[in-house]
Amino acid sequence: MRFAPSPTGSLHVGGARTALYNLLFARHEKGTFLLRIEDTDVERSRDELISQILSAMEWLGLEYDEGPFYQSRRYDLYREAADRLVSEGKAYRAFETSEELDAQRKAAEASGRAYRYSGAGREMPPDESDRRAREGQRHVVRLKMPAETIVVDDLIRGRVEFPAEALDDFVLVRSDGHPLYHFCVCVDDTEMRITHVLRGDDHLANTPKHVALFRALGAPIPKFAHLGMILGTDRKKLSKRHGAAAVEEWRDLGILPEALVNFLALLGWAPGGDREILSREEMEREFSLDRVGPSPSVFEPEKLLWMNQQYIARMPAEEILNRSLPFSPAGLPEAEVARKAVELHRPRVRTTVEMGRALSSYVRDPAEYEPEGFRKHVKPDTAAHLEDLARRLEEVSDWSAPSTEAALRETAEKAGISAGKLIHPMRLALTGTTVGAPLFDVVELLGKDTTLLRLRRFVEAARAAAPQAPTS
RNA sequence: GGCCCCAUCGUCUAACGGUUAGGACACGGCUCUUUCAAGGCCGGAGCACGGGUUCGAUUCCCGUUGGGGCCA
Repeated sequence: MRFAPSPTGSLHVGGARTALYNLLFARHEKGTFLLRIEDTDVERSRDELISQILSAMEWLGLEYDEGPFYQSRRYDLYREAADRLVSEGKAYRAFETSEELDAQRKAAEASGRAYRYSGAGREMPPDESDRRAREGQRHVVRLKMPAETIVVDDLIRGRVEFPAEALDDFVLVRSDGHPLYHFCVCVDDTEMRITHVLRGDDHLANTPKHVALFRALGAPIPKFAHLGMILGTDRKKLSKRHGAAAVEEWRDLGILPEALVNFLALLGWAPGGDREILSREEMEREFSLDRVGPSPSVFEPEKLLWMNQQYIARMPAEEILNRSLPFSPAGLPEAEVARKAVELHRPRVRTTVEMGRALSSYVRDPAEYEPEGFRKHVKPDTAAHLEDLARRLEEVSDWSAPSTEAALRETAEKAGISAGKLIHPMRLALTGTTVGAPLFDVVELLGKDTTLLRLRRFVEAARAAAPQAPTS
């Protein structure tokens, strides 16, 4: 098996799924999986994209047994193969200029026929062809397509037929000597002894070309399996326009590689039963093309987020901490607090970005108070009540969730107000928001000093916002 | 334009001629609760359409429609 991306963009989720399925199939069948970089398109290929693709694959845990191989370093191989096909009469040189071809195309259009290359070069006697080549006349090399229907037995779609009329003698080597995509693919697949080509649906229509090429090369024809495309929520082929289409974007959004892999595995493949969360080992053990569907599927970020949350829910605290560290701008609180904070926030975050932010809040005071919540929960007498509360909390010696809660409820009762009148503004004081983990758990983790500090800072802010409210 | 592929809840999917069409995400409700989640329970939601084949079609065949891809 092989995964063969072109470094003309970063690895996107469609490519990642293709790579994953290749890997799963290879592992299941005890085969070999290799990586080949198809960088023959010199205008569009970029080196930094190659390293991005490699690191994205590594991040996802898509390890390959061989490679990466680079097509740009294999030109000799393609040149030899092209020469051989020409000398065997399976391909031929074509000397038409692009002006001549344009004219032919226009004429075909004008007469309302579909354009096909005339195949004029086919009939040229070999010695004339050789002579003109020796004289340095510009020419391309074209494959002699057979005049028969080409049948592809796709492992996912079954039998697909391509009538000969739809295929003309396509170009293998450009007039500047540059070998073209389909040609390199087949030469490499042959040389690398690929037995199963598992790739996106967008290549199905290219497959008859490949079959013809394999035959011309005298090579065994691999088995083909074409996956349905991955679509955006607008049902168009997934691309940058759809927001996060690249693997690294999901990484930066705080998605775990395990979750993304799991999600992609299920985009087209259905293991038996109602299982949704599968380990790599289970996937490798159970993957089968029989259970891969032919239809395209829409990439639904909501479900990926849910799956990520499932992985966060199951992961050891220590591990979550490690994964969230890059997203915690203020660093981590001390170990014991950090571990407890993970447990506290685990059920209410969906990404490691959110976890990182939550962890940061134990280290860094809130930069601002959510304005709407401030308006809602800060009344003229709030500052005074919170000040009473701070004084009362000062006296708490065994700082814990229950003891601080008792202190708060006592303060509220004395003041003749409901506990909520203190709880809500206090959450705002400590976290800057009106929603989040249970208040007294936060209080306990924050510790006495930080709690009182943030509370008093908030009292000042509340006073500043309502200076006209005198309270006794 | 030519050729090719695809079609079950909004989305991912199960079903391999006979099922009250199952599960998951999302959505709604209830529960828990100081807030928000998570969890538990409940609910609404689908076989694109038209012809065949068959005792019987979501399932097989053909067409229509819709979507997608490749080539130019």
